[in-house]
Amino acid sequence: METTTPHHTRHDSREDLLKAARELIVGRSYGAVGIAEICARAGVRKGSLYHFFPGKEALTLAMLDALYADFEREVLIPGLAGADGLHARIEAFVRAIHAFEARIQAESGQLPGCPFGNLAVEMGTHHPTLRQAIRGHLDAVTAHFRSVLDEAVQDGELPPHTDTDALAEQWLALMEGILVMAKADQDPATILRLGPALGAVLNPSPEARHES
Amino acid sequence: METTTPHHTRHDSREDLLKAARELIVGRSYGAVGIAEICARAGVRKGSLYHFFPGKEALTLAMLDALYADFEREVLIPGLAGADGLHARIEAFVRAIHAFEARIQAESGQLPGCPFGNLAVEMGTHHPTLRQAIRGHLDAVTAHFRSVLDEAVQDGELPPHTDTDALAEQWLALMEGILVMAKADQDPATILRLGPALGAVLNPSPEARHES
DNA sequence: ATACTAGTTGACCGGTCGGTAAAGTGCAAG
DNA sequence: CTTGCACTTTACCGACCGGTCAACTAGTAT
Repeated sequence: METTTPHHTRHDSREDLLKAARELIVGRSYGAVGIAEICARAGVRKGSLYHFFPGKEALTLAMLDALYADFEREVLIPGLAGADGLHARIEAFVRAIHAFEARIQAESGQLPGCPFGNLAVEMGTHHPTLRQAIRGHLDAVTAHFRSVLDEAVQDGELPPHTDTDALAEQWLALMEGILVMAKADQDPATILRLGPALGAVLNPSPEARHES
Repeated sequence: METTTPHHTRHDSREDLLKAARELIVGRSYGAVGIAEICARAGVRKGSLYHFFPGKEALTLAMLDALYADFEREVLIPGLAGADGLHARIEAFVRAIHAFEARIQAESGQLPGCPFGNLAVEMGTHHPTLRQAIRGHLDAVTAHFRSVLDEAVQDGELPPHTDTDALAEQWLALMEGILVMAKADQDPATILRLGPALGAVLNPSPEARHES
């Protein structure tokens, strides 16, 4: 054995920091949370944070990676793979998102919206590194949407020449917007009320012919 | 004459502060802009700011009011009243939003997204006063959307029993989401690419009959 | 035993945060 | 001329920001 588990069963400050950063930043925002507060919640001194991470940005980046991994495993995959039929899958996915938001609101008192969208909005204009990392996570979500849509095309639920790329992107945009509205309302019911619009964007447009 | 223009033609620090706050906060975020920077851009000393406004939050609130008034006058009304026909109006509105975002990006180097949605996302969970003010502005936008949809119902472009309230809300959510994505991309082309989805949500759903 | 190293600790840094207080300025009404 | 008021100016406040540092602790390998 080359490295027999760094020390033994470690108390793992690194993970505690990631967890604290997730809870605080997702529940509030990047700018509204200081590293002192993160350290306090993690039960770790500030110097230790800088042993594991070069700074606040890097900690946030790592937090987002872990958050996406959890989100994919706990919400995206089970929410989308659940039912048969495209519209049933949409319904299940909306309910999964609703449950996710409602649970966090119950735990922390705050409806967070989409953590990735939130950070993209807050940091998008003046923090390119974070912006591009978030862009990558959003692309990963889009890819999941597209594969669901591709399956629907193969099953004949959607026309053969459907632009699933475009539809997946529209789904993501709509989902982000729904979560912005839910956050502005601080009410998870908004997600259920607007969720069905995800199905509407799939409908064939009768303006195939347009005389201009 | 009771009050012959407070002093004479005033240099108007108040308006300079509102303008500076708008440019900076819209271009970055609430948390990333300090009052010192706002004062510097406005060419006003900090004490004067606190003569006109009780604090940063009140300044931001007043800035948002003025911003909404301008947005309604310059984008919302001309963008929605322009053309005949619902789909033409959608197209015109999307182009108006695109022009708005592209102009700000050209001026400041930053694509801001929706200033109201941005603030709702950033402050929604921990700043109820701002959140509710923003919620009011978003409702005002929804009302404009709904009146356009109501006209379309009257003109027979939409079925008589269309739930224009729900559709207007879906439009706003989608528009917010489109602007989140455009901000994540920092690319106004995203607005044009996703804009047509606004028309898609209007399409009649062929699942009017569902056997379950 | 010794040397090495991953991890921890607490004191400390300059800078900036939002906000305050008091003195001063200049116009206008009495 | 004087008082009052709207507004400006400057100096200042304590708190907090993200980040640094050197000393320390404790397991590990030799």
